[in-house]
Amino acid sequence: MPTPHYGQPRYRAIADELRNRIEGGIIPPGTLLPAESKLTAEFRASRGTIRQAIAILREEGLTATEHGRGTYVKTDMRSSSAHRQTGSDVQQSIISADAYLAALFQVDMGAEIIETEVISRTADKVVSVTRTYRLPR
Amino acid sequence: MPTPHYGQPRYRAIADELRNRIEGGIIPPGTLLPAESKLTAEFRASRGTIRQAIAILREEGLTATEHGRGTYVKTDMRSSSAHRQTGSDVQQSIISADAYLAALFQVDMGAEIIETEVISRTADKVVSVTRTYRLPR
DNA sequence: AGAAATTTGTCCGTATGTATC
DNA sequence: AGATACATACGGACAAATTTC
Repeated sequence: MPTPHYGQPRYRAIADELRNRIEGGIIPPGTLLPAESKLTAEFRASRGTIRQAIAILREEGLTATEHGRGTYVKTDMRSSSAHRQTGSDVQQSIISADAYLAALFQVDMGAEIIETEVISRTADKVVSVTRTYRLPR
Repeated sequence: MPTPHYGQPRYRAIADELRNRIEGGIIPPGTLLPAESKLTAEFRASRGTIRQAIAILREEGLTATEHGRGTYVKTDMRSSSAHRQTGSDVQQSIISADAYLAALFQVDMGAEIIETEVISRTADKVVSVTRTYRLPR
């Protein structure tokens, strides 16, 4: 049971399987996925592993999850996909240092800096936006 | 990615960063820290490392963790504080919302937004620069 | 209207294997 | 060899939102 992580990890395999069912129409848009507890039984994986798999689908924009309700398949508006606002909370990107940051970090202007943006919401309302800059390590 | 721990270990650096955010008011007393899973994403560290960092804050009495709920910042009654050795500059200003922030906060462009900047240093070197935006109330 | 069951969210502790300093 | 850190995985427990009875 422990962790033979040769090759592909289990949560990825499970995500693949679920994705296939969604795209194959077995789990139609708008309907709920089986509860996490059902999925642990079916795949004989721990809940954490199941949740990792679902997290992948959520990042891909295939599903959305609501506390106390479940995870449902998004009614796919595929034309607009892939761009912006998948609603993920943490975004990282590499920017180049402006004069201010360069001076602080004691690097040249234009040097690579990692920017992390965290958007925190409560009840779908944005409460704060935090951007953290640090040097790559 | 693996383990260049020149000087101070990762979990200590992360603890310092979180402490600075707390003392800088970015994470106000009474509010919850981001979940372990969010912190692993933001700092790109493993769960074990994040948990070590939070353990430090807990030992310092800065935070308390409730099982199943989260880790919140304690309402610090003893402001004797003595200003820890790792320094941080905090600066607050009012800016006007650009298109991006306006959209997130659902306000008009140009609306007032409070920006808090925390510069954390360890041994006179800037470790991170964090800017937090929130609405006035 | 209220209690119970369901379901997701989060934390706890532990374990294994890999890799680097 | 030991400390640090990563990724993966398990099982358990409590918290909170939603649904069902």
